[in-house]
Amino acid sequence: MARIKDVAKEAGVAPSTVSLVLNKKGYVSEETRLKVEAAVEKLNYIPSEMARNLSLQRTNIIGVIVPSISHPFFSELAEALETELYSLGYKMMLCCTKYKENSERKFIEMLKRQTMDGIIMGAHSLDVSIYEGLKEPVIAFDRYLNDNIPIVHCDHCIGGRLAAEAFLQHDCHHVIGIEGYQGVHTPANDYHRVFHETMRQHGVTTDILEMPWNAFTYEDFLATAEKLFKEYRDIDGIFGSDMAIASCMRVAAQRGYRIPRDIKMVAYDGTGMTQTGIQPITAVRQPIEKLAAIAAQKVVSKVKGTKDNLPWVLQPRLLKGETC
Amino acid sequence: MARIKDVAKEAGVAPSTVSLVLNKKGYVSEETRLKVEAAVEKLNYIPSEMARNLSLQRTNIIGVIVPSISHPFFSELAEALETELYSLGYKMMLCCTKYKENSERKFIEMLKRQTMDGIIMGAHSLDVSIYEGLKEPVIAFDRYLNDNIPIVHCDHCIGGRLAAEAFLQHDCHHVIGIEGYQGVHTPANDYHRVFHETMRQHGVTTDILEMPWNAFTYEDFLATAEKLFKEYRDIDGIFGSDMAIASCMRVAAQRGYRIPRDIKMVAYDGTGMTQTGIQPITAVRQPIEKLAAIAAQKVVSKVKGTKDNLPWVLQPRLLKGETC
DNA sequence: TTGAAAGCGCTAACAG
DNA sequence: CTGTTAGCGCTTTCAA
Repeated sequence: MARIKDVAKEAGVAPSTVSLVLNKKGYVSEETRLKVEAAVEKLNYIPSEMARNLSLQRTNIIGVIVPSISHPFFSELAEALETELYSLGYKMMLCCTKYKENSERKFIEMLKRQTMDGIIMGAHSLDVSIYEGLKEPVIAFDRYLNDNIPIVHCDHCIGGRLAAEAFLQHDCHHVIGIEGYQGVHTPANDYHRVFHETMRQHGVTTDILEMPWNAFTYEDFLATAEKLFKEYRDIDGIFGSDMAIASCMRVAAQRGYRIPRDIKMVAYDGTGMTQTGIQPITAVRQPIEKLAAIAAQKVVSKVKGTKDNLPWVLQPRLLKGETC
Repeated sequence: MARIKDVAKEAGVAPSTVSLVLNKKGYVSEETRLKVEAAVEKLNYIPSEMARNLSLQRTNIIGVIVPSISHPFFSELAEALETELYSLGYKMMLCCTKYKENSERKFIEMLKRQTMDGIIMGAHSLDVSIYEGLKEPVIAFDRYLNDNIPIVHCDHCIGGRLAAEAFLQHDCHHVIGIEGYQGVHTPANDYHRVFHETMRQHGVTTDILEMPWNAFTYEDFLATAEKLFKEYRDIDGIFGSDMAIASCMRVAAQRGYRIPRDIKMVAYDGTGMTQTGIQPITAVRQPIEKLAAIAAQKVVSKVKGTKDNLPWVLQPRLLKGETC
């Protein structure tokens, strides 16, 4: 493996000159530039990123923490983050916290070890004390960590209202909201709050079914759906995340309910999965790509110490499907 | 930010001794160990990963190349890879090639630059010449790259047969197979080949609908489904990937077909999405988690230069759903 | 315009 | 058992 000094020797110049040529910095005479380029070519020289990193004190890697990545919301998020980070010249290192005992703590540790330049944090952690006093660049994605860590998120109050309005057009009487574990401190809790408030203002009975913490597999959602139909009999509406609704559709069908005739359903998130299958799902869509692009740009701004004028909050919208 | 020499000074020892203590190598007297640990504590010292990387000539990062990550197959794969790599002490750096003009080439370049220790490659690249003569550790996931790069994959011949057998139990007459772009050189092409062979041996007419290259969004699949129903009228079976089938279910329903009464459907991959929705989908399931675990262990073996006795090929199985 | 030299922060061989 | 020394491979002053 050729090193910079091999190239220097081959070209008959000093390593520093090779460095200048490679990084197009300073003034180098045409003549030596050509000599260096020829040497690079001849030796098939490729600079070591590790050495540059140490010298420049950065890695151009951004860490992304999510609970799961097989879950459609996070898989769309991760894809959008990777795409945006790539276009900003960064690579994405992924950490899924689900099932991994304090992998998040280790990841933060890696941030301090300068394994990455910054982090976008979107996991459902209960203990966020590790973020206290953290000097490194962190952006939260739809998650409250502490007063110093800004949050990119969707306006969930509007989201909750859009969902409620969808149900209210079809006079339901009893609607169940499937919620994530409420111990997680997130702006997303707003959409349920506003949803129930709005529904009750219009005289609709609502109930809440809370899911266990960090439950993201389809088995988790199917189990919750089973539980819902066991506990509640006279219902005519269900509101929950994409996966929750897709699971309820299965259980509802098994029990002979017709959708939307017998039960209306509205999903929150509006990932691609709501658009396939026998019935496309009526859903409140979070602008995942845009949220991701903003989160990526914000974290890079923080790493570089620059400013941007991007908004922190974006609007969701309703996708009309066939379930409500 | 404290450095190793600060710790050394604080503890009144040499940097190398601090290093020994931190890495639990060699023999260090209890006394100095305690002194060092106290100094580490006091200065809140955290070693720099970049410096260790340069010194040890490794990064403990494995790159993973996939076409997309919002696609359920790859999102499940990525999650399983991350989990396994994590337990092996490695981090996963992700590269989605879809929509990114030669991002793959850049990624391979990064491998050569020692940004990562090895790569698991699962993208649908048409030009695999960049892998020619590559010295760095690479494992292919369900993809032919070249004779020197071993492949982890599922036994797709069995997969194709399982799918055919599912249809043959219900005497279909005309079944369409939706295939990925056939220019991609992958073991997965086998499942269509065997599927069609088996069906035709039993007197069933089959046709092939080929998708465009690198088409992975639900819009792509819906478009293909529309095309299918426009081009073929008298069909009673469809075989394709999870996303393809889910999309066909939607279009079939729109056109008034009942599943499985009018059309039987079998999906290939069997990701979680086949288990939710109004009708769970009959599917050939690839053992994604196990394939991922093997790929991860294989690439790490290659990085470390060790051997393992893990198999390269795993068996798929049929998940009975309600669509065939 | 170029080269020498110091430095990024850690590890490891080798004395002692 | 511990300190000295020499790297790992690149960047960046600072002279010349």
